[in-house]
Amino acid sequence: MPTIKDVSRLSGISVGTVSRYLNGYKVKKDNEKKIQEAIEQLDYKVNQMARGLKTNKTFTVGVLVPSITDIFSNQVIEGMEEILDQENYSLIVCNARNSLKTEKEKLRFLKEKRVDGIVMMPVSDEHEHVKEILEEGIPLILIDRLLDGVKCDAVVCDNVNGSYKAIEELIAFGHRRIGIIAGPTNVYTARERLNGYIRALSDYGITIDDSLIEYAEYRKGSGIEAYERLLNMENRPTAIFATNYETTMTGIKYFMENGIAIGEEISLFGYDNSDVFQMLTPSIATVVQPMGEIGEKAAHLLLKRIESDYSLFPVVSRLKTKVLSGTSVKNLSKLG
Amino acid sequence: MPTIKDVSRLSGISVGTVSRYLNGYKVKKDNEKKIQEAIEQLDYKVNQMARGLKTNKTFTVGVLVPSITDIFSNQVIEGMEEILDQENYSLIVCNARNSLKTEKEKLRFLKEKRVDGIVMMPVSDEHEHVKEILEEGIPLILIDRLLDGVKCDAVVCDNVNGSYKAIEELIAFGHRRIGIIAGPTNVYTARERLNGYIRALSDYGITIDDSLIEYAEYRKGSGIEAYERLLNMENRPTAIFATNYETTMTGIKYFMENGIAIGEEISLFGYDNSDVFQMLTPSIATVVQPMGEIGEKAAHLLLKRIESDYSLFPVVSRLKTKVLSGTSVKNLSKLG
DNA sequence: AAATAAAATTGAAACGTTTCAATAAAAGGA
DNA sequence: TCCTTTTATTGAAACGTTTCAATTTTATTT
Repeated sequence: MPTIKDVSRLSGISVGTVSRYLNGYKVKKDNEKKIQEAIEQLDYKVNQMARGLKTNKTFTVGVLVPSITDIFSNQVIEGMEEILDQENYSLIVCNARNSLKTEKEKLRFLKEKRVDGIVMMPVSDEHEHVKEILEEGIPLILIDRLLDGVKCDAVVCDNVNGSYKAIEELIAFGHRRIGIIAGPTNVYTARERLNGYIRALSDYGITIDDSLIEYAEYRKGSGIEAYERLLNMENRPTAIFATNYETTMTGIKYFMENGIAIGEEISLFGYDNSDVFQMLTPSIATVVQPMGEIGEKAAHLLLKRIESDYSLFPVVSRLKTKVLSGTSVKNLSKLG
Repeated sequence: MPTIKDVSRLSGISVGTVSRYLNGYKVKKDNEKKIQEAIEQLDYKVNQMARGLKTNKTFTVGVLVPSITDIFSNQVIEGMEEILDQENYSLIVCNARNSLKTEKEKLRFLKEKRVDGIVMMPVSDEHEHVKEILEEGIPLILIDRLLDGVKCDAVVCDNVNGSYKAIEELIAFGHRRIGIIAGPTNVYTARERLNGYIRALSDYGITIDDSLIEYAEYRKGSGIEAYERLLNMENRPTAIFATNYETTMTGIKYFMENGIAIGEEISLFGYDNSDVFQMLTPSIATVVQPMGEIGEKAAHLLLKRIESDYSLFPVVSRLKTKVLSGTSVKNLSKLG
């Protein structure tokens, strides 16, 4: 592999000047030409490691998500990759596997790898490890979930509003007894979505019935018992609002397997769209989040922080969600 | 940040010895203790960049896939991450965005980043850029798709067999006119799957009707015209075999939107399962690939190569696929 | 044309490791 | 105990950059 010294030798220009050229400083026209030619001829590429040793930059950022394979993380990663690539940064992905312990390990891992910055979606409210990173001055952007007591940039969705709109649509369709599969109380988005539910009901003058509020983990396959309880209660809800992708899936699966006609016997409103939801019969109404956009925004903000531009810190971007209607919601008001 | 010199100073042991200790060589018992204490006290962490500068290792591997967001890539990445993490490697993900041009750029990018190795799923048969990487001695493992004329390790699925089994099942269910949505002829897996189709039909004494073979791109939304043509031919097939995830999706969507009852008017056999396929009514029969396993195998093999263990080169692992039955296939033989 | 100011170039030190020849310490043999 | 062998330690050079004080070249002013 050719080094800067080889370029220097071949072009007859000193190493210092070649370095200046490489870093975009001005050099004399004909020197520039000579250097360029030498670089071309040798196919010289800067050794990022040597450079990093001096500059303390790795041109690498880490992204840490609770689960690599879910649509949300995926799209976020895709969005980030696009932006980072333009700036020549590489993206290291880390999977917390829905475990706080793993999350902590991975954060340490990223720190040891000396990434220039981190984008992270925390698995829970626990945040000591996040605080530590921030205190060390490593730029970090939270996504999807805010962390109470941590002063930190973040890009999230307006969950309260997303949830609110879903409930509003259910109400408009004549539903009054609406069950909710809320998420873990130690998850920020879960609390917000529950808030949106409560607020919407209150605003429309419907009293909150605590027995309609069920909790489930936000992971694959979770929530079966929650659905069971809601279905088997004496005065069962006409609609159920599932507050994330996994519990939405669980619901669809549960109803289908038990021969309960979604959109007829029970209405279902989900969260986070998958391509397939629109193909199901009935199609599933969901709250959709601009996931790619979260990734892009987070990447941009992170790059700003990496360049030591801490203007407006901490920035908390709240992106709007949309509601996608579906036949999984029965229009009860037609009947009355 | 504390350096090895700080450790040396605090422990009173020379830098050379501390380095030896860090790299697992033997040092005297009491020196070991002193060093350990100093490291502990300073919270010293090796600077990978400085180390890399000497050793020419980045402890980083790249993965390059045609599309980050599809289930296949996802699961592969998850599998890789798990293995690599154990060995302290970080994983850089690159998205070729289904473009050969981007693929070339990203490969160059990874090379410039001096990754220790690369796992790659090529977008096409074009392979000059891959060859170049191999010639430079950078370990590279192909996944999913082999490249003709490139001598290279690979982890793929047995596509011929996967396809064969699907067709076999269709035949067992009494289907004789079976259409296929084959993939681009410049994609290895596509050709293999078509081969499996042809072989199965031949083995069962069914003559190949070229008009039943349609081609489509392997990307989101592709294949509509292919389905249309198959459906609108005079003597239309009773079943259609879609040879990848995207075209399977297109099929489902197309049929549903046009009110054609899958599993009744037309049978459908897909490729690559998504959680949701089992939830649809009808459930979709598919060929499923062990995607996570591909990632794990590829990562293991890559690590071996990185450690200069080139035994049995080139290794081509062929993993077995499974067939998942579904009600999207009508049993015609019951009728006869 | 000389004197000054501005711009560009140079060469060496530094970044934090590993590695290796030289040296020192410990262990073994007589 | 002294000599030999083995094992550990040391300090400096090297990896490929950037950076900076010192120097040289070029441009500007008189």
